[in-house]
Amino acid sequence: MDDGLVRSLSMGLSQKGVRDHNERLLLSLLQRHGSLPAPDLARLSHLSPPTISAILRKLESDGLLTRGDPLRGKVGKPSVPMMLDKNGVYSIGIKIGRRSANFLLTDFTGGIRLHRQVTYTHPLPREVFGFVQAGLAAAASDLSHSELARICGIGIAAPFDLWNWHDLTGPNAAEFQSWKNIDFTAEMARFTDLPVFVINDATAGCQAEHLYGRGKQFRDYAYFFVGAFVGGGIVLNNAVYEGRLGNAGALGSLRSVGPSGESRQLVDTASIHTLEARLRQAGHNPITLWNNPQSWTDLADHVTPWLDQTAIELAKASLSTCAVIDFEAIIIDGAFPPVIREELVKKVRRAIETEDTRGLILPVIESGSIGSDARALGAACSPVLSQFMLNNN
Amino acid sequence: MDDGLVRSLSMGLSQKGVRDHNERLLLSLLQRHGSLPAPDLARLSHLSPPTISAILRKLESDGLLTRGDPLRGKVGKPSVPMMLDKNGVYSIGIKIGRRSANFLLTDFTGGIRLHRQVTYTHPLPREVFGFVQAGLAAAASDLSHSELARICGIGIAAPFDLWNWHDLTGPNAAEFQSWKNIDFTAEMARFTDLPVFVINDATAGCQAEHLYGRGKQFRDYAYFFVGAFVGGGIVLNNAVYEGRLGNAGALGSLRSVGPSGESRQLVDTASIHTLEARLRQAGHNPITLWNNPQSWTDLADHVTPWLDQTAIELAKASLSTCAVIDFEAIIIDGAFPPVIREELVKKVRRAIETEDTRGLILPVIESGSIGSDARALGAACSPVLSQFMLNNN
DNA sequence: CATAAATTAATAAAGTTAATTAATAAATTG
DNA sequence: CAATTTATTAATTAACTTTATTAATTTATG
Repeated sequence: MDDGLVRSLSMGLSQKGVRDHNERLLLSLLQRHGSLPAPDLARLSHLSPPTISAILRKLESDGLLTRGDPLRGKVGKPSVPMMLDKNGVYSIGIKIGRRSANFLLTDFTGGIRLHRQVTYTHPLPREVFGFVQAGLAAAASDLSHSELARICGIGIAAPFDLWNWHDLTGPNAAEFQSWKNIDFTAEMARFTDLPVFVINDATAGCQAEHLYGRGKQFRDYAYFFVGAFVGGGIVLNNAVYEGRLGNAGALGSLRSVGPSGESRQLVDTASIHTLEARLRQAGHNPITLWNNPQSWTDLADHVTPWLDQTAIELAKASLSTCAVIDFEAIIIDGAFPPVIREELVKKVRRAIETEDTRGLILPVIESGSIGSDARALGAACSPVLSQFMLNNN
Repeated sequence: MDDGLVRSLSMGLSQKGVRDHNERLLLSLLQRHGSLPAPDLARLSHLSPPTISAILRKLESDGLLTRGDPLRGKVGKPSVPMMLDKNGVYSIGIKIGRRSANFLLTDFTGGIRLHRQVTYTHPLPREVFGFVQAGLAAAASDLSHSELARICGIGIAAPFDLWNWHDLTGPNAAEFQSWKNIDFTAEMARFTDLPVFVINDATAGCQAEHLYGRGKQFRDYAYFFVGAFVGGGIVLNNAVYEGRLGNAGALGSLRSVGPSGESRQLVDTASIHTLEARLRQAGHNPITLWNNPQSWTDLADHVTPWLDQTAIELAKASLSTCAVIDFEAIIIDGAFPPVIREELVKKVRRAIETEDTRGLILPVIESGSIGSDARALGAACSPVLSQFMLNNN
């Protein structure tokens, strides 16, 4: 591809830019549709068959595409479906969370080739970067030399204020606070030359859902990820919108109302940490939530009321987002078992019917399909998107 | 320009599309900066001087641009600033509101060439379209034949649910309700061949502020227009974002909390109609608000508490929007005198400091600069944008 | 004060890229 | 075998870039 300069619409176009655009367009269409023959690509892109033919040949020779088996049964010459070459591009996705960090090596179709995880009570910079470095070493020994060269970058998903919202005291408190002054990109540059992309964790989850999950179905939607702290992402015009400073979809900061009418934020009323608090109060150890999916059903007595509250808050929050953007859908995912997710979605659907919806176009409420891995997987998308795909924003 | 097909990024590009894009880019840059010499255009667009030269000559011969006086005083050959030709394109903007309708004929630089208004207690389709038709006749007699041919379309700004929120009873109630089934575009086609664009009224206001007011300064912002009912608009990437169904920025539907803790919407707590209610209760005739700007200061006893309440609600609403999109700014305008607007903005700035802003990047609060005319003026922008400008969404 | 030098702007000519259209070949089905 | 669809090649066209030239100034110098 090219130097990536001609990406914004507020720039002049020339031939080189045109070809780059069209290559990205075809790759994006194939990413989205999975597999398409040339004539379909021509129709979808409004480009002529010879142009498609030429671009496909080029991308194939670059190792980005493979041709499938000719499709017979229809009249005429059989068409050859083209698809992304799984091994055409690799990417690394890292999630740094409040309870665990993940390291992913993904292929061009979003398949996970390597997965490493570490859990902790709180993340400390030295440990986390050590974990990352070990992951890179593992990836290096896992791939051949030529495969290694196809790693296109590293995406890092993290909350924007990792150092906030943590009642940490004691010897590690100071080191924990040092996150505040850490520049991820600079830190990574100390042991890798790969380009590094930093993205909000929930926005990364949204990106994964958008490329590999239910998100494809919708043009515009808001995505809630219920983790230790709830967060969100935004999709506009079939593309994740990160915002000017990457803080779009900070849905955890949506206003909420506390039990006695005081002003709160969604993060206080619809996060897993509030369930943790409920459990601690009842004498249970909340860590089982993160280690044992079964525990969610075992603890139904505590989980159900938490789900009820969370659903009401998410319903209100969903409508708030729809007043800003007329979203077609709301997608809800989280760091909980799929059964819990489905239950939550059902409760949100019910809760939304009791709200005042004058002047709004109601969104459909859908569940996400990826779960906890979404954030690291989405992080791995950033380098791929920036180098090979069209990003409509 | 061309058929307008190649507008979306999700379409293939070819040469014709490139030239169209670059022409629109230069027109947009000139719209935004007012007047620029060719070398500046080359720098901003990253196109080469010869390309700029060729495009400028073409646009000038089309009557869309004029060259200003050569700029001397610097070393070297003096540069010739280029600017939009005021008389290159005309457009018609119509606002249909709950208290009045406006008809505007604008030139290419947003100047108002003709302005007609009608006021009413409630809009009825027959009367409104009669008013529009009379406006078109007036425009036709005001312009020469060649000028007439330069009218590029009609924009209509209206609330999306004109028929809602109106406690109308009596003989006209049925006719008023008929708005619900009226298709503006079809209705207009009965007496004009010009292309018709329908846009939400507050979003239109936002568009006007964006092109001709303070909006230029910001990349992303939310715009509140406090009219009989409060509404809003959204700007992303330097372009008004109308949304999939044109209902983005439905800020009047943001959740608000009533005096006794019950759930309300912003439209109930921060609109001029709530001030009207206050005045009626105090025995005043609220119609003076719409006819006499002076009345706002005369009625300060009622206006001030309303401003206080409205400011608190707008502050909360502003933060809600910033949780969805990390807006750089909030712009506030309305159908009130400039003094009132400035006072409101100050109060909002103060109110925002008392809110919980964890996880948010605080926007600056600015006042709009156009006032009541914003909606009709913004409506007139739609045809112009669609035919001559770049629209980054 | 006149002239030369330097700078900036605008345009022209030539060359390059990547699209389109038209023509042709290839592979199937019915 | 005829019709149809797919894929490719060849020729043409559009629109850009680069390089070079001319024009209009301001600044410096004798």
